Amino acid sequence: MPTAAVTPMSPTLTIGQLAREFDLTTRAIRFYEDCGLIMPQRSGRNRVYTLRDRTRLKLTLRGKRLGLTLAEVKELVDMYESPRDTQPQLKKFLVVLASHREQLEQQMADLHATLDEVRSQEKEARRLLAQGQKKEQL
Amino acid sequence: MPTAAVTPMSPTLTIGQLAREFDLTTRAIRFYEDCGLIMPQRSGRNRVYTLRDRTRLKLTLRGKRLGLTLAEVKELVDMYESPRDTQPQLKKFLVVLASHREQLEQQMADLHATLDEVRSQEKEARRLLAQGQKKEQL
DNA sequence: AGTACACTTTACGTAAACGTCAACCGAGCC
DNA sequence: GGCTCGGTTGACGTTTACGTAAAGTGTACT
Repeated sequence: MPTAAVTPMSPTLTIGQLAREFDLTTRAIRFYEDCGLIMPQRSGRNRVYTLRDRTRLKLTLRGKRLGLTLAEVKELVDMYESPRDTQPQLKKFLVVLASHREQLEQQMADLHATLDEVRSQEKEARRLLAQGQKKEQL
Repeated sequence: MPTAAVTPMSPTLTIGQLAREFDLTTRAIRFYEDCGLIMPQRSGRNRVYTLRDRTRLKLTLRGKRLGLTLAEVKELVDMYESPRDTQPQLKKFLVVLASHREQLEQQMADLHATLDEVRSQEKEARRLLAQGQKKEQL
């Protein structure tokens, strides 16, 4: 184990700890770093992750589950952390947010449609199953 | 143009029509066929798509928007059209449906979380924008 | 000193989902 | 006959998101 900073002060994490927590390989985490999604500090050669890094990783995984590419995730996460202290920046921010929300709402519609279908199929299957088991009893 | 069956009876489609309708390339549609997602009939060498094929294509695209791989989509679509006339088949069907639903519900949670965040960011940005514009008037 | 981990970099490999030619065929039009 | 338009089959190229060694470093145990 590398020199774990014994100070429990600001909780920092190793790459292995992160990997176990999120059920990833260390390779994946390093790859996210290559993509600019996380930029951990170093203790010598070793990576040191803060809670903020952990949050970005969590956001990354959530984005992935929603079908975003890593590049898209980066764009979003970066934007959330970008400066918004001038009027043009704010306006652009709002534009990007709106288009992002549009996509999410489309996805929400897809999701509802799919879930409805799955549920109705489950209902029908359960009905058939029960009916079949009644017959078996005869 | 290939010999368009003049019978408007059962509406059939060419690959180009499908491509325009869904804003895909014909290459993509043929690729979906390679993956076993659509299996159009032929008129000579030419592909002929029915409304059922069109439905499968629509389902495919919906699955893609939800972040599924084509293999996963195929598994699902095939299952929906598979025979379910025996008890074991019904039971397996229910198991697969349940796990599918679980994944969808996870995604629904992700989606809600993301949408909430987007909306609150929009609200905040609009607030800042309005505030800034007030200042400008002075 | 030896061994066992955990971490490091470099680099080649791979599966998925097409894009992008190339070369060809058949139908309709002038 | 020649041209264009849509369709056909290869076959190789590309991007994304890692997997998988290979070879080395540093710390800790025995």
